[in-house]
Amino acid sequence: MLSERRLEVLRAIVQDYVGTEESVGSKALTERHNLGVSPATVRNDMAVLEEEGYIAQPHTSAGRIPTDKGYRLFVDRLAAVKPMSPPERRAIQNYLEGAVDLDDVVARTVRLLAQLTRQVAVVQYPSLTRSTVRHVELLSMAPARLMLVLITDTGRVEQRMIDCPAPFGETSLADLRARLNSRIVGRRFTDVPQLVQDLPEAFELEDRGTVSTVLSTLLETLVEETEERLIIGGTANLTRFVHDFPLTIRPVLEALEEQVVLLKLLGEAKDPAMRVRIGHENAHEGLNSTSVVSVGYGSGGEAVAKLGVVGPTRMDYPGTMGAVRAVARYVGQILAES
Amino acid sequence: MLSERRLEVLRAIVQDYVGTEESVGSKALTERHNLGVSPATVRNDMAVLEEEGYIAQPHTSAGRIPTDKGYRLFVDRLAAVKPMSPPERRAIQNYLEGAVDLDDVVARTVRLLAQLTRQVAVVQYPSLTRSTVRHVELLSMAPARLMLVLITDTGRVEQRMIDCPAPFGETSLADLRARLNSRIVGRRFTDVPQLVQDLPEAFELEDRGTVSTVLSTLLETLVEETEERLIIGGTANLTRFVHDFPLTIRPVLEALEEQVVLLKLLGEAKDPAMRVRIGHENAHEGLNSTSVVSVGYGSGGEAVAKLGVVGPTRMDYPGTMGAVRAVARYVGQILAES
DNA sequence: TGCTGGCACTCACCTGCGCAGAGTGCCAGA
DNA sequence: TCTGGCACTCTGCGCAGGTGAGTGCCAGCA
Repeated sequence: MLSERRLEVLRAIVQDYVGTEESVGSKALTERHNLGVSPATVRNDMAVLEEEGYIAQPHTSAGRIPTDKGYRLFVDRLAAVKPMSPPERRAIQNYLEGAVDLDDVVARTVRLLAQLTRQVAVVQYPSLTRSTVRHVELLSMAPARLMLVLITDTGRVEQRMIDCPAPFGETSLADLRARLNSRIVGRRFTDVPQLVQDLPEAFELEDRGTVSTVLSTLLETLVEETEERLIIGGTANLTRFVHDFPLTIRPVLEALEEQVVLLKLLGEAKDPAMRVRIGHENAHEGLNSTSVVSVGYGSGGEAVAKLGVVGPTRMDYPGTMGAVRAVARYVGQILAES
Repeated sequence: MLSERRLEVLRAIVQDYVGTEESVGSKALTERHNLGVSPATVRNDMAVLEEEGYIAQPHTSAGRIPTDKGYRLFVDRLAAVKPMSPPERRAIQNYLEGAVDLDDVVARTVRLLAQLTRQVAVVQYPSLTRSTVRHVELLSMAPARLMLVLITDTGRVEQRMIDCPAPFGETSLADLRARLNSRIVGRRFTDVPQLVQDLPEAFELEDRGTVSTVLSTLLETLVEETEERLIIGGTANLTRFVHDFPLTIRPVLEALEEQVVLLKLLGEAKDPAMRVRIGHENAHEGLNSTSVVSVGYGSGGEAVAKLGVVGPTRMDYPGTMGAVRAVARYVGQILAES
């Protein structure tokens, strides 16, 4: 068990290293922080912290830098999320309220997050699985060709072309449209399958093939679209670390282009809690020297998607966490209003 | 006027520099290329080429590297677009044909282009202005709230919420929907304004306000959406040059995040010709050490949008131009089929 | 007139050296 | 348990000298 002072030393090391980007020695530490002890004592504490794996030295006769384990302890026990100042909150809110549609909300969010944290921002589009249906529209494009348009409560629109097994009359189409909407509007996507299960039976025999095709396309859309889209921004911020890690930037850029990797990175969408993954805690190898701060956001009480930032392990955790949390909160509000 | 041999020397310099990434001297040139003259002669030619501004030396006692002007001459007069090999063509076609919808086509195109050229790829979504209307749908979301859905012949879907000045009955809605579609389906977006101009007059006085609102929203959508969307990919390829230009990568990444800059970069969408902008020919400052190869693509005979790549001025122009041209051609085919 | 070989010159780059400075570990003493 | 002192270890930097690639210029030859 580490003594209170040693934890204090670790906190000081993290803060100084994050601020100066240089390894920090015992003397500099006592000068900048009021630890109440001499450099020699700090040196002893440092030796213990190194023994325990919280800090390391790049080479002999250099200062110490925190390890992933050190950052972990810092985040878990030593740091408080730094709340945004009232002017900052207002600025965030104003900026997001200027959005005209869902695409714009997401685009603004990612830009805002990148700017606030000066890191790479990732925002996931609101998930369809947790959304409800606002409207389903069926359009006749040709005698045996329909277009299905699905509109969600978060303003998202998905469309699919459907080739019908047989021509489908305008009255049947209106009937199907009305029945579909009356059954599933306002319902959750996850509930849709059982709600439409017996729908074909309500139609004439000749139309049942088409109705079934439409329904299976609809269900397919729901499933496929759980493969979420996301937007990233602020990649230029990566270059701020290029002199430290000239060779790590490439795998990071590569990882950021892989949607699948990013989705895993943000974590399970159903979990609304803020989460910090540090260095090797990230499964993806290219991101071993980065940390990811992610949190769920949603229009109601629960999370519909996640957003977060990717930055170097040596990041300002309290500030980043504060910014991420604040942005998530306001995006949630905006979505709830619209 | 430069003699034939001097042009040959310039071509050799460009080729060697692009291949080796190192400044090229007179001796190495005569060894690698069959110029039929001695290094001394080449030196004289180089002196002339430098005088004329086609090449430069980074410092005395170093080899020569091409200037922007040198690349320009190379592209205009010395290089032939290198066609893709039949297996490559087939691979491109197969890959693009696997796409399931427009988003997927664009996503695959950008990935393909980045991979083929090993540079940053940019693909613009098919433009709405040159598209035609496939269908317009109006949905009643609430007594005085409508949703407008616009579907294009390229499969693109845009939606807008409309708050009406007065409640709008279901029969009026059906009427408006039918009239709108009969007038503008199959017509070009640019023709829409005059086609719907007199539409409010066909409605009862109490509905005219809503009809006007719907129409102005529709026209707004057409205008706003000429502000095109685009997708980029392959940014990780930028790091291949990071050792040459550690400090130029940042402005490039910043520029790539600005849609407006990118759109200007690709050039006028109506121009289908392949275009190469070299170094300082790019208006944007951050891209002064990059070249952009862009070309229009389209489903019919004319271009609906552009695509291209961004890379270092020191790029393989013939190969890059060949890849860009081939991809544009096949994307056009795919769009025409769907 | 144009090409060639020779020659002196100029830098960038690498290497080895010494020195300062920061930081450490250890130890004896309070 | 903390502190001051001391010897030690590295990194980084500036400096000097040598190497090599590449150049410009010039005289000679076809």
